[in-house]
Amino acid sequence: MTLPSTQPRPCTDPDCRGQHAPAERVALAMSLCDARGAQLTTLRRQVLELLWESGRPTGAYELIEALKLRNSRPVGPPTVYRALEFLMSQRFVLKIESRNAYVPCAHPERRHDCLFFICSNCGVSAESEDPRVEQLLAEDAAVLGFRVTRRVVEVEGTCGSCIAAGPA
Amino acid sequence: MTLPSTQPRPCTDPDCRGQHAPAERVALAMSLCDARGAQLTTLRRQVLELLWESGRPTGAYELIEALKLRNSRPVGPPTVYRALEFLMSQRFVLKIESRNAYVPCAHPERRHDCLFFICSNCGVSAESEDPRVEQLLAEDAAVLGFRVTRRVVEVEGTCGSCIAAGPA
DNA sequence: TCAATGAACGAAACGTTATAACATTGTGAG
DNA sequence: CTCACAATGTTATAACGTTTCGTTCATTGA
Repeated sequence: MTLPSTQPRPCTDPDCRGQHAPAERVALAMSLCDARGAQLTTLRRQVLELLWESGRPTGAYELIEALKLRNSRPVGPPTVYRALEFLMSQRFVLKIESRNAYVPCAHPERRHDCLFFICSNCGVSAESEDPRVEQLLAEDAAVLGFRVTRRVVEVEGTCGSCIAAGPA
Repeated sequence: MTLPSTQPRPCTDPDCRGQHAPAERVALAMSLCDARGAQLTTLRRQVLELLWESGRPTGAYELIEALKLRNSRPVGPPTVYRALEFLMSQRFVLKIESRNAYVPCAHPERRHDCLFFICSNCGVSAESEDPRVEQLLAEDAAVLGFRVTRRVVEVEGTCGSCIAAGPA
């Protein structure tokens, strides 16, 4: 599981949310692309950086705005959607379907199914995983004779910080 | 749990998908509205009927088209979205987030959390539920200090019929 | 009876999210 | 060099959803 020490060290702790700098995240993506023969181009890297810097699910058109600021030359929707498509195909980025927004994946080095806890109040999402949920969904699918290709599990509510902060 | 016998009898079998006629479904919604003091107006009823007749997740603009055919007088997007909002507030209809489409709920009389199995090939969705999944998600949320208001669980793949039909 | 009220609907315009279709650029292999 | 292919640029449009304001219509209470 451990990568050579010359490469950025991926976090193997499922609870490490937010403890790594964006640059470190991008470096990991870069090394994974090398290993996979995929190209993390400037644009794709910028989109991934922006997602890590954002800290919350970010829409495609927000990314377009951010890229305009960063690049002077504006990019169109298809360009950003293509970058997102690439990043999702490499599992560096996931889409929050209930928000039409995109988040970077904390553990691209490890194939897994994510679940998301999304705070309606502050907008932050927490990536998590639970193999037991996957197991149950697999069982339920088997009962139906259903072959699974993708899972969307999104839990909406109020995060701990917002509960603590707000009196409501 | 059982409603008076003068009212349409809801199906208590979680596996009863597709065994009841749209009219029967709508009648149940009507009686629930009576009991709740809510109004199932003509428009709202038509939207619910169309969703039951459709047999698969249906987009708002498809509903607009269908209503145009049925009514001669066309309805605008806000009208349909308002009807959908009402139907969702009464738990007669649920949204499939990964499709931006809407499905009627098979068991509006019983408060529950649904999960959906959606076939990428034929587009049909199957409503299901699994209290064990709910339990696990509740546990995971509790660990994070997260207060849950809503759950989205959508499993995409290939349904049994399509696996049997197609050689691929 | 007849305003006053409030819920539901109609209609025009607009905002947001995503893709189609086609042109251009850039880069490595032979 | 140039072919081939991957990536990006450009324009337009499709698909999904909301804002705003006006109208209808049933209820209700002086």
